[in-house]
Amino acid sequence: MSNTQMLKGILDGCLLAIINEGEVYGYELAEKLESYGFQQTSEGTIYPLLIRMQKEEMVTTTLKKSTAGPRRKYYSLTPKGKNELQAFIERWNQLSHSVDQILQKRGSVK
Amino acid sequence: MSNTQMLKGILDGCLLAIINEGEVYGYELAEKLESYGFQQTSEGTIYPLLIRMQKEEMVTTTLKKSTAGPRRKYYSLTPKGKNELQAFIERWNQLSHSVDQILQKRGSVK
DNA sequence: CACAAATACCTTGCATTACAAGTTAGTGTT
DNA sequence: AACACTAACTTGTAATGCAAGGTATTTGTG
Repeated sequence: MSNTQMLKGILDGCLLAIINEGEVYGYELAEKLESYGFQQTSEGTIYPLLIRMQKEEMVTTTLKKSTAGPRRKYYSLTPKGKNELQAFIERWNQLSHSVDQILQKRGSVK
Repeated sequence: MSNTQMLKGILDGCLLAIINEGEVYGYELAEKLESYGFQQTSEGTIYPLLIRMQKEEMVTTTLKKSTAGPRRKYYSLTPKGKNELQAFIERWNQLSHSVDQILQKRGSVK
């Protein structure tokens, strides 16, 4: 029951949400996630996820030169990605409501 | 990005929380979860999880006769289980806060 | 009694996915 | 050249939810 397991199926939705705010590149996403309070979100997690989402046509990419380092691959949401984001938000709201309801009963475990 | 993935690492904490309310048996847990809004929580998910939690000394069990059907295996939290529940609650609060923060920016996807 | 139906528990095998650890590559600094 | 930083990617592993199937016990119906 580690922390990492709790991210399953949640991280992709969060990536979609961040990309929806505006073009970002993978490396930047890792930093943004951390700023949002996600602990150890490694690149080994994010890059495969982005590649998968591209295959599923949730996102498109464009390469742009970087001021320092190799070219950055910027991601944008496709219409399909926006639908998926909307669906994720609904699923998340439902799940978090259910969990909160279960936990709420006792604020502390005593 | 199915619904089932989102339960990973969350379901066990929810089971601990429900057991903490009072003795329950496995079959009953499946029904309670459903009443809390969890969709398809099958026994194939719950029983292995309970067995694992028993091995990890989070819960203890006692067998009692049923009015109809085979004996029920009732579960109770151990002190270790209560600690784990508390830890789960903290992790959940942190995670759900982070996700809400990311999603909050735009109530709709536009 | 034979049979069905409901209750209750358990097992097997599979698919998904987060992540550590390592690799490749470009740019700038010492 | 050597190093540091940025940036993307790959490989292999571990955790775990779940469908599908199986077993056992009790009650009710014909």
